[in-house]
Amino acid sequence: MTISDGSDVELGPDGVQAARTEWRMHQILAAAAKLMVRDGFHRVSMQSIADEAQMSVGLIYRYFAGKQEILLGVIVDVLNSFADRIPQSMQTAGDDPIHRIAAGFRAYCEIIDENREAALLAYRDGKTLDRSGREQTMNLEFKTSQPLREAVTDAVAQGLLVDVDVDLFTYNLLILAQMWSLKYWHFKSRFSLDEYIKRQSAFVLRSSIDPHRRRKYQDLLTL
Amino acid sequence: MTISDGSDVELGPDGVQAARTEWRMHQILAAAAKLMVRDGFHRVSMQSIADEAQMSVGLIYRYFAGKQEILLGVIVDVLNSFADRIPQSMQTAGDDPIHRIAAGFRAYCEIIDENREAALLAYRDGKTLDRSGREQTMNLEFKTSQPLREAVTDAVAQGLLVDVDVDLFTYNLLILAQMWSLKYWHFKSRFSLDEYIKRQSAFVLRSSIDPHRRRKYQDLLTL
Amino acid sequence: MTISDGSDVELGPDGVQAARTEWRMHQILAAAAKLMVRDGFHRVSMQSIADEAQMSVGLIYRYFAGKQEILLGVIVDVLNSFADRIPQSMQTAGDDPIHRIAAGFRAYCEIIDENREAALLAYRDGKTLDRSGREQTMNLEFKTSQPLREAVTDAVAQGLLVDVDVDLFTYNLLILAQMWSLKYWHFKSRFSLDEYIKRQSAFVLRSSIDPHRRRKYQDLLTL
Amino acid sequence: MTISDGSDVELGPDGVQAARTEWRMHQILAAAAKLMVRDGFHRVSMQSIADEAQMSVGLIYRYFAGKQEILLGVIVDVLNSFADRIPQSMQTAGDDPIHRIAAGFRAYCEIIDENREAALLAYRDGKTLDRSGREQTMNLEFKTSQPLREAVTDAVAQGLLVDVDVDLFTYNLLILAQMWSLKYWHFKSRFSLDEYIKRQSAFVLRSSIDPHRRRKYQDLLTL
DNA sequence: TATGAATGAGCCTTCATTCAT
DNA sequence: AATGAATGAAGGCTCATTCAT
Repeated sequence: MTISDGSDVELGPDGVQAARTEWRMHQILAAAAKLMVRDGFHRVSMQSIADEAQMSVGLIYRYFAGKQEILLGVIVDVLNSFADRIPQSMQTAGDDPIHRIAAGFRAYCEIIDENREAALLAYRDGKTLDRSGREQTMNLEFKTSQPLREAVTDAVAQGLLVDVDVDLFTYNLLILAQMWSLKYWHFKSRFSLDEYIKRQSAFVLRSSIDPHRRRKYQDLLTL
Repeated sequence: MTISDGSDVELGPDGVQAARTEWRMHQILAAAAKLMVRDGFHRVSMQSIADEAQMSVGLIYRYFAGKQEILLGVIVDVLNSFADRIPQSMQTAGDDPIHRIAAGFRAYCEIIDENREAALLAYRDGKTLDRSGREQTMNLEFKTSQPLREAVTDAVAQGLLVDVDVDLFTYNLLILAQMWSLKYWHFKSRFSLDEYIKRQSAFVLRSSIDPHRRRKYQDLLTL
Repeated sequence: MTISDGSDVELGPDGVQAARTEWRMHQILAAAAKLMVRDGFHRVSMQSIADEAQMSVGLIYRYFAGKQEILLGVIVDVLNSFADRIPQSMQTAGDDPIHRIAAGFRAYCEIIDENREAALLAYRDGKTLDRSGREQTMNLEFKTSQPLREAVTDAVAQGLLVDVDVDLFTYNLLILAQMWSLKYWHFKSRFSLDEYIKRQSAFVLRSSIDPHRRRKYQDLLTL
Repeated sequence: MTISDGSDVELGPDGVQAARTEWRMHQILAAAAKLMVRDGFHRVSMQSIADEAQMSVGLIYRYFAGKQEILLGVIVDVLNSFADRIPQSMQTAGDDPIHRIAAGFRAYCEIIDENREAALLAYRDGKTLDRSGREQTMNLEFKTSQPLREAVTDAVAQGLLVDVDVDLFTYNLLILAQMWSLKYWHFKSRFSLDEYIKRQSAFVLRSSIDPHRRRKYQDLLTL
């Protein structure tokens, strides 16, 4: 479910097969994501996924054990794109934990904005997954939040954030990012994505930043 | 959709009928809520609702036009209990806007805790509703948040909260309350409901309260 | 299923009851006829009949054993109105068999025109009846045609019609009358009822009337 | 809706598929016709059609959009067999319009006799079709009658039939043919099909044929 | 007599899944 | 590897009929 890294330019017979498998799975997941996101898991039929992916129903079953597994794949794909891109964005923010937090939050919001409806899928249809699927999802979600959590931990350790429960603070960041998709219908006419990010960053940081460092992060704290 | 208070009022024939109707609708919604919350809207069959409600399928259709209408009923019921109880709680908090906000937030969290899974239903299966149902839900949701929104408005007007967008601040309150149900599986082992409320209240208020009034609300701002 | 003849002005307790029964049955049949004729037997629910008849479903079952029995009643009612009115019309036509036939045919067409759709019901939903109902219907239908059949018999006996099979000729008369309802959608824009009757009478009579008597019935044979 | 002639033509893959489709549709329509004709449209369940056709319910829906469409298919099939065979029969009758009319009428009666009950279906359950189905049926019915109508037109033009409304005369022919199925229960013990045809042909033609040509068509006019 | 709440069998339809080709 | 025909269980919903009041 990860995209080929391009290293296998010289493909043996197995490599060819692996590449095709990968491509097929990508086709299926892309089709399923599009449809499920638009119509909801239960309203999407295997046939419609097959049509969208331009293959036959039967073939889908060569790559996924069933409809649920496809849902899992779609959700995992979205979560993976968080897991991939957030660390990247945070890296470019440098070493300062507060700046890292702000960058992570921004990246989170931006990815959500790009996958606004796909992001909803995980929440909306998560219950449809079986136990194992739900666990996998939860783990990935946790992994996704790890970089942010670490930055928060650092910030606390360096005394930049005070009176903060790391875990709760992290989840607050995540939920406020997700709110952009959850309440998009309401906010879209009031804020641009950028305004939203700015305001919410300020909201979160002002609540817990060490008063003595406020000046240093002035630009993050004011609108 | 409120239950008869059981007092033996002398009921006319119409009253008896109305009471039965009310009772039947309650039975159906209670059964449906229980099952849908546990299994998700699409996994619950009309037959299973009928079984749970101890009546026949046919009878359900005397009270609800279809399965969707039942979902709407369940969601509306939850939202109504917000609309009923939050103003009550805020009233007992007195006139101070900050105290009113804190009381409203607490009430919100408590009701969510009581209807933890039912609350999820509104988010999870809201998309299943048709346009009219979605509008009804959204309106109720807005109405629910009105008292909080007004208190925030007052607080801003009185200079108690600064640099705040009323609408966004209100939604932040709501989403942080809802997070208790959304991430309950994660938080339950870390916080009691009361701790959660305390911490989140402090988190929210600290971010925007006028620095000069911090002392006055000391008890709300520290853990 | 026949209407009270008014003789029981002084009603004993039984008479009162009989009158009510009659009235109720009339209400039900009238309602059912209206609806079944409009929508077809299977599309009409007992509830809708009850609504139309302004009584409860339960009450209908006091007067009819079931839905089928109502259909039978409706059909029988229509057939009875043929059986009642055709002899009347033929009587006023005097003694001449040809004139009686023409009068009977006219009456038949006119009644059908008045009950255009009800007439269809017998044909359309006749198959729905059980064996006993079908027999009853067929017998009544036969009885309906008796006066015409007798007039045809007379006409043949008097040499007015030649080379005619009485039974077939009679049925030809009936079917050509019924055709007014069967193909009404086609004919309505081409003929008035009166034109239709005139043309079809001429058509039928010309085919079999004794050439020597043609002059006598000139007005019936030309358009 | 025509059956493959069984010749082992080399079929491309598309041909095989088309043949199967044709065969399946035939199976379904044959089963449906049999059952609907016997029990009436509304008493036949999709399951019973599937059983009779020896396939699963689901498969039926690959070939027909719903139950109504099957009814339409059955009716259309019957009407098509009229549209196919009547012109054939009339062609073999030569150029004389009167002979063509007689041949067309005979063919009509014979096809009705072969599909006696299926023919009833069109009349009995026609109302069940939706607007589009009814229009399609009516158009086909009209098309079916076109050859007869043209022959009648010719006969009138050539002065063979006099004082005749072409349209009405044509419908009279049709209804008298259909009467064979409508009143079969009555006629079967009185006439053979052939007798019926002879008598009705004579009946119809005698009514309108030009007296000067009677001798020429003597064999058609006498029994 | 009259009501209409209640029942539950049965209907049409959909769709995930399988399997012969 | 790939197809899509075929299956059949399950679902939402209707409605004739019954029965307690």
